[in-house]
Amino acid sequence: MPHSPVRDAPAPKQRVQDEIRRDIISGALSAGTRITEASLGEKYGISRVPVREALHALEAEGFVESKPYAGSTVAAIPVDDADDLFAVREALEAATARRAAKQAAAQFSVGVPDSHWWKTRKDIAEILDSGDAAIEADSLNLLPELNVRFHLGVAELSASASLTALLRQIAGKIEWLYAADVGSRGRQAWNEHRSIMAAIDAGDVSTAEQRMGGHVHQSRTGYMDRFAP
Amino acid sequence: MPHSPVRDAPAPKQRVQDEIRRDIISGALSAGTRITEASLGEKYGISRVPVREALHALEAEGFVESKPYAGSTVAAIPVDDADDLFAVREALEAATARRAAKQAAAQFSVGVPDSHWWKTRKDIAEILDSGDAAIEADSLNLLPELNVRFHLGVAELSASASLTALLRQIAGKIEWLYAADVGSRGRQAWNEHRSIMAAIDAGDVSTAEQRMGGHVHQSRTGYMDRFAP
DNA sequence: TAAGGAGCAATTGTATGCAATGTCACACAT
DNA sequence: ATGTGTGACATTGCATACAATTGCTCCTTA
Repeated sequence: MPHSPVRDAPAPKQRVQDEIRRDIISGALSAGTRITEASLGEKYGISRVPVREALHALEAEGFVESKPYAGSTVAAIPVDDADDLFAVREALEAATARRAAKQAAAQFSVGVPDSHWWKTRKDIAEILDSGDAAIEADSLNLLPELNVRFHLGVAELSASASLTALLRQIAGKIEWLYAADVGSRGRQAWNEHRSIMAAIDAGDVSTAEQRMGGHVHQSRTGYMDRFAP
Repeated sequence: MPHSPVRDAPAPKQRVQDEIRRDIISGALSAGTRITEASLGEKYGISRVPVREALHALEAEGFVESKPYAGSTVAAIPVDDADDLFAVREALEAATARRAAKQAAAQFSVGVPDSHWWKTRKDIAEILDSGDAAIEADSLNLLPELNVRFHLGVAELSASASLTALLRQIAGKIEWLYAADVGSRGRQAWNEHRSIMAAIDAGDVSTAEQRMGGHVHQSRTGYMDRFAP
């Protein structure tokens, strides 16, 4: 494998996909805005093909809508779906936490360790430390992204591609809903993460499930109280 | 709009996408099988581009896995995720049924009727009739597809693009899991559909939610008893 | 004036050619 | 015998060129 000196530059398709999604979440691209492949291609200095693929991927993620031969537009923020999305997320993350705890127990019982599992577990540890540091420095604006990465990390520990893909989809929407906000419940919510990981590490299936479910439920009521009283 | 004589032939991309997905669900393409764009393009008599887009879409749906520059393979059947997928589906469909009932109530209270809503409601009526006819004729093999169409129809009635997209994703996996099976619980499950629609039509939010949740829960226990005793 | 249809411009869908990258076999040193 | 480096090959990623479809403008007409 050729070792890149500093860092692998992401592929053009991935780059524009992330960029467009960022612009949509941040509000730089408002709902209903028409998007053409050619204009974006020129903007980023690449051809229409990668832009096209990025737009289709974003359509699958629910950020843009497109009709054949008619073009793409920025989708509407799913604000009306907030409560239902949280309800689904509650069931979903309870499942990922339960499975993650089961996987953790398996790591210590079987002989051969799963390197991917340990790598992911280590990433989560770093994420938790980064979050604590951010809180210490009053940089609460870093928490939303770290929060998403934590929850996706737990999904990764669950070793279920299906559940991880579902959480990716929902997490994108939730992040979109929180766009204007800067986590007022940030501190308390973050502290619950270590308690969840403790249950997972201990292989305590039902406790992990309960704590994660309660954690998401708190987020849900917090959001609904603030934005839909 | 130019009116096509008999029926609009689907676009090549959509055609191969449906074809490949069908082959994967049916088992004609088994897990781990390597898929190359060129071979499929030649097989269907089209270029690599539509095949490529179809494969990426199927990757988003969870049926294929691909790594950059390395190609695509058929994903593994998510049999280990069955119970968790059903759990998420339970929460998800309870939400769609609740919202569908709310939308139904709105149709009668406000002045202007939503034509899309009524069209979807009519489609569901036809689906239910088709299912009854299939049962009458002992053609139980038609039920799985009609079942998916019914549940997606209810999601459509919910008027939530987010929830509909999530259900599409989960329904695909569930259909995959049921692949070898030919609905032994088919008859009884089908009869519950009219009861669910009655609650939705009446605008009875909580009853619709409960009946749909119970319906999915029955499917879940039925599946787990049969395949994972 | 309003309704309807033909023509046109803009945009997406598809085909082909080239560049970039991962994979695998094989030689070779330890 | 086993691990390691190297090179050719197969396959995907991107660029460019062409075909197909949509939505709109504007003209016609009752």
